[in-house]
Amino acid sequence: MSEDRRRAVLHAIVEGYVATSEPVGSKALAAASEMGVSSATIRNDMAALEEEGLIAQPHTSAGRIPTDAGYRRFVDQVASAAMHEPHKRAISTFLSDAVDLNDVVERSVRLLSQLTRQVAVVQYPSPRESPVRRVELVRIGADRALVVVVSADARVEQSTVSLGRHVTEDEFESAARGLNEVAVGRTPTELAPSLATWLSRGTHQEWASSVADAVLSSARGGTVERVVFAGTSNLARAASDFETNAIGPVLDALEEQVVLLRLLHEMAEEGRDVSVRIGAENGADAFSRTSIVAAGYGSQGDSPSLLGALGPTRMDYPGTMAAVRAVARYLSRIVETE
Amino acid sequence: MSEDRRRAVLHAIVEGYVATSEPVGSKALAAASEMGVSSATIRNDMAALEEEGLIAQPHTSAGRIPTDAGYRRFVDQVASAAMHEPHKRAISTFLSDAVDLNDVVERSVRLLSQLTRQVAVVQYPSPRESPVRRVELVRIGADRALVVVVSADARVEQSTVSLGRHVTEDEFESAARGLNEVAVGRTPTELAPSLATWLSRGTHQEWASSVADAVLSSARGGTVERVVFAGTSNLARAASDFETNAIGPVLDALEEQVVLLRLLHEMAEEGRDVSVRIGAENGADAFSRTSIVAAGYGSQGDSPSLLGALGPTRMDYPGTMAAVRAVARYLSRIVETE
DNA sequence: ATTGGCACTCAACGGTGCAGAGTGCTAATT
DNA sequence: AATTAGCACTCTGCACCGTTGAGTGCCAAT
Repeated sequence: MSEDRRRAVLHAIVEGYVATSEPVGSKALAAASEMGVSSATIRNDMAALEEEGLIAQPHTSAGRIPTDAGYRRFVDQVASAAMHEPHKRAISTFLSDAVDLNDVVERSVRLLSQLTRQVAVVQYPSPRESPVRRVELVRIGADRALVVVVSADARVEQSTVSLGRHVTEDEFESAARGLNEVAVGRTPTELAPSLATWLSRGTHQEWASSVADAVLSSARGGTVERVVFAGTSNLARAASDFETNAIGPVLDALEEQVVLLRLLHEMAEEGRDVSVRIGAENGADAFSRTSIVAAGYGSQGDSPSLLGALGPTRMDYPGTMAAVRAVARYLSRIVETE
Repeated sequence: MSEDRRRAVLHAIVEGYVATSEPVGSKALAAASEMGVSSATIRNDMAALEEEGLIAQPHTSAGRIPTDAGYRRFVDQVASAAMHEPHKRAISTFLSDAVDLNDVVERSVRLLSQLTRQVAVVQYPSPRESPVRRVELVRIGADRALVVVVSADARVEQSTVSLGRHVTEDEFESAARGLNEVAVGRTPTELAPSLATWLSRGTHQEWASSVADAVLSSARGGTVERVVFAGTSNLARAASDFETNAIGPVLDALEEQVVLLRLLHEMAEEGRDVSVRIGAENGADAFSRTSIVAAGYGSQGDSPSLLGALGPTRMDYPGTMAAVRAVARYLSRIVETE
């Protein structure tokens, strides 16, 4: 039965369809590919593959195109390609020129979108457990305050709190001094009990406790999880793949971020080197015709941040996987030595 | 000759085409609109308008559509519509719930994209001349430092500088103390000379001068000008207006930001309440089929920040102008009282 | 200045008829 | 048992074609 040839046929169909975006037929496949069998044999194999649900034909008397399941099988069987050497060098130099965490993320997402010719997404690195370097309190308006926390790993987080009642200048100043004494040099986990004791002793009002909360959550890295993306125009380029202009919902979902974040979290839990979600696999309606290739970066410990590429299911999986892996690897290196 | 009727015909053509996205013909126009003249008369007027270059026909024996110049004439002659009362209330409540400058901008851009059903862009408010509240220096790595400047108007700016050579802990600490003494309480314009004298006296090395530069530019509000945008899916919805999928370049230009920023600057200089750029008027190739409706907000003095809506030239100008003006007005109020 | 009338143009639409690619099936071959 | 050649069949895509109808420009009449 030649299980091997069937696999080769599937791969050829995927590659052909990705390259030309047209259904591939048995005759063309027999001629082009070097597997020394006739088109009739290939037809038989195709019938079997269709039976398995791996390929389908858009209409009778057309060639076959891969189904989501077909892409999945293909991805599971193919190792991600190697990066070209010049590409590797480009990544390394391009990223190491960054001056700033924001800059690193920005550059990464652009780079990835260019390498993959897809929409690239990069999640901001999850902050590490890093001691507080300084706490700054600034009044704004009559009853609000700005809380700025600088961490030793060069992170600056800010938030505003409402004081609730009028606070005198003296109270405010003394709270700022006290907070610095208590917080500086402590990591977020050490910080919680220290703040509690600071609140309990002394004559602090309820406003002090909301300020303390703000300090703690800022030290932890803020509550907001963000992703940035680039290369949305690549979606437009591939718009012909989405039949009736389904690109609108995709753009919406990207802007919303919430669906995307959920997906990235799910993929992070798979814990593989590079994980791939194909079409309907990722559950969200908006992304039901797109695939996502993602990899974790940063602390290879508990909770890595993610980055990835998103495009039509008809994408160059090996190439995209290689690019995603490469960028993730370089980004890890930078984030960790920072 | 009835100049008035010609104007009415132009307006009817613009409104009809915007509503239906189909060329409007003389007969339909004579029937629908209440101007009590026959189609032949309208045909004569149309011929005159075409002579003036205000309308055109996609092909012989089709109705007329407005040219860029036609839209321009229309916009110049029509006052922007009034906002619906419920809309006004929605704007006010939606924006006043914001907790943070970032939040305000974020909310504004979403709101504007929903109101206009176009792509909305909001430029970050240009910082006001506000005294420095605190300067923070943090070392990162062996020879780099993070500079954080907190201004009295609740702005936090950060940047990193490379020190160039190894700096001892003592030198670093003393520089930090010195900088705070010199900078705190001074506005950016006062700051420049103070920093200069600080550098000249004492035994400061060349690294101190790059740190001082960083402090100054941070106090001025950072060098980066940013715009955020939302509602890109509205572009996709209107994709039928762009003949051969010209939405890709538009998305690219939005991400690049630089072209958009240049346009916004130019529009700011016109200094009108609400300014409109139509199609080819805005020079950039990518935007040659789109119009931009923009208004300034914030300090009505020297350099206002801008916000606006971007969409196909075939857009509802009065409605868009009304929405842009309304959001700009509310946003001004919030930014100024902050 | 306006209008009715008329000839003309041209996109859009539906029908019709190939050409070609691709398939499934069966019978022959190895 | 697997492979292949051959054949009938089914579609889509394309070109061609006449018809329809909306819309125009122009001219003479009001």
